[in-house]
Amino acid sequence: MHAREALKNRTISPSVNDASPRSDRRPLYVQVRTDVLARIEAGMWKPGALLPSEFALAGELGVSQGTVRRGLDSLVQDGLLVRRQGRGTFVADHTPADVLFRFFRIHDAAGHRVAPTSTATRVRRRTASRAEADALNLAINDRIIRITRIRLADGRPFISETVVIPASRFPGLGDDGVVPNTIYDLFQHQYGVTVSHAEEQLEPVAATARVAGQLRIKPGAPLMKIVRITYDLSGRPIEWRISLCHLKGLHYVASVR
Amino acid sequence: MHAREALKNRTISPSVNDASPRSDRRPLYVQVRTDVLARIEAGMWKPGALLPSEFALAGELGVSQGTVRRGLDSLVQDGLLVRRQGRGTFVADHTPADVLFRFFRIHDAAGHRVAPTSTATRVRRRTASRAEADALNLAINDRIIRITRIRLADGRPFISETVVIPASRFPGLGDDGVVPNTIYDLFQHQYGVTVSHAEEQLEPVAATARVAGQLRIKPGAPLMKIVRITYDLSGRPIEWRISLCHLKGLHYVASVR
DNA sequence: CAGTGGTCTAGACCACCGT
DNA sequence: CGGTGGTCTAGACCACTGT
Repeated sequence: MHAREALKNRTISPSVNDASPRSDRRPLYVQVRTDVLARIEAGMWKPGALLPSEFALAGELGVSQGTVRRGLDSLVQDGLLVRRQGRGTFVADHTPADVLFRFFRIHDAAGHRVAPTSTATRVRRRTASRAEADALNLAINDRIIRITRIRLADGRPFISETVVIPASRFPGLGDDGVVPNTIYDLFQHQYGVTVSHAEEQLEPVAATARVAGQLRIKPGAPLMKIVRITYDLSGRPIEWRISLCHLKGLHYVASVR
Repeated sequence: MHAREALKNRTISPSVNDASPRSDRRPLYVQVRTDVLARIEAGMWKPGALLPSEFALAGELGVSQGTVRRGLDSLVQDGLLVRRQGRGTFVADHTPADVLFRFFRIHDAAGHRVAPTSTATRVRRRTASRAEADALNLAINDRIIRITRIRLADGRPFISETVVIPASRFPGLGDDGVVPNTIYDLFQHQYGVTVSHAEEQLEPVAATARVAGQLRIKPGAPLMKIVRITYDLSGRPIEWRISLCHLKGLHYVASVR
């Protein structure tokens, strides 16, 4: 009954369930997902925040608790929400280590994850090259921020990395010359940009003289070149990253499902 | 009501819902999943087969249609079942091309998938080496089948590959000297072994003289070494595969979610 | 048209959490 | 203890399929 009345007298959140003949043809649980996701992206519920209970959301959106539950399910599936029985549903707040290990797929011979550190970080502002504009879906003269750094495992340099991000999404980033080791965490908490997923292209290459010098190896040694494009929750590209990795005794781990 | 009676008078499939105090503490929908999965693995429903309707299964298992649905959902999610609205639920029957492209993650510069062919295939029977026994969870003197072959893209040799499988799971495989290009399809339809997922370790290496000769490249050229362990539906390892790939103009594609 | 999956509801009961 | 998520049911209606 509550839902029936709410369905007629709806004033808030008309996006989900307002008039009797529904204009939006998508299933209600999809609309619930979209609505909740929009609020998270808009910053209404920040990482770590407690959402209203399923019944409260159901009342507010004019649908049944089961339908709310189904919508939230898909966001839990995507790792955006976390349920804690007896306590409530929370916006996922991944630790820097969580995010690092999700995207850093290099392990040692024993199968343990490698935690890299960063050094020799440089930040420059440029206009996008053709390749950068293509990768990030920008116009060719849009401003980008280009970060280069050397990454270390156990103090040994093993990755030469270039990160390119659109300046418009991250105003002021690196202006003080400081960039943290885990930049996705900065994206999240400083700019409200949540990293959703990434696509990587891997290819073995021979070390050029320049990179060999950076990594203190012989020119021509085999390196793993990893080209990554990272996407936000809306599916827009937010980062283009090229890593040249000297994987002596290490390997990249992929899982095929 | 039907479910109530079935719940009391249960004779078939006591595994899901038989006595009033349930012995199995797992949720009913998990038990439905397990039960249906077991029947598929036992060959009761073969790839392409039509399952009973959700209501029929619900009656048979003594649970409600919604619970059956939830159990089947998880199998659909895993790609083991396919739903077709208005027609029914079917055991997934992946074409050889489906399976090939799921596990063969190499694309060309334009982003198109590469379809490899095979040549120079050799099949040998051996006892497992230490490394092979470890990878496949075998005892050290268990019999294995070792397949070596060269794989071609557009007629050009680009992968030198070694596949190791436990002889006990695949009796008679390759006895006639013939091994198809897509062996997972053979596993499925000849031996009823469904490939579930795989874990891969990637590393750039320099081509040895031997492999360089096979692939007609210079010794020392950078190759991608891919070590794969493949698992069946029960999570048991069924294949250990080492591929040495000359990815000139090609790349391995990985997706991080 | 009958039969199937797909959506949605209302309500029950359980398991878990913090006070 | 009250409030939360987790499971399960029974039944309604819709959308799609093949005959």
